[in-house]
Amino acid sequence: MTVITSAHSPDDFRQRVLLCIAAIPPGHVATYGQIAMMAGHSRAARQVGTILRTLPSGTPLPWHRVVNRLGSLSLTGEGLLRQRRALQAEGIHVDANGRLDLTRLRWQP
DNA sequence: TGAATGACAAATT
DNA sequence: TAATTTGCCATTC
Repeated sequence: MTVITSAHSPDDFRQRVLLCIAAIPPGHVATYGQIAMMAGHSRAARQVGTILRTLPSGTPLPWHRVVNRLGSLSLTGEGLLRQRRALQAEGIHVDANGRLDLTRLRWQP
């Protein structure tokens, strides 16, 4: 029988990240590092971005509510435009530099 | 299997 | 605040 149940496998971390992002309330944002810390790896902020990048199109996950620690969008090209549009649709103002007011919008559970 | 890549963060300058 | 350097680790080649 293949039980395994490695509580710290990369795949498990991925699931935790997805759950944390799904829990971000509309109108608020969280940082990559914040998600990583909630998922159990305070230094895996980069992997959060990697995981989001590998998401299938049409995912119900509010991935646009995840920004970097400066409160700016780390995406480039079309992804940046889509995220900015999705945030504005929730009432979050994003300036021309792709930045928003983290002190006001940061999700604090 | 090993090396390169990257939707980050912290410390330093 | 911005630019550089270093550490981190899942994903890709």
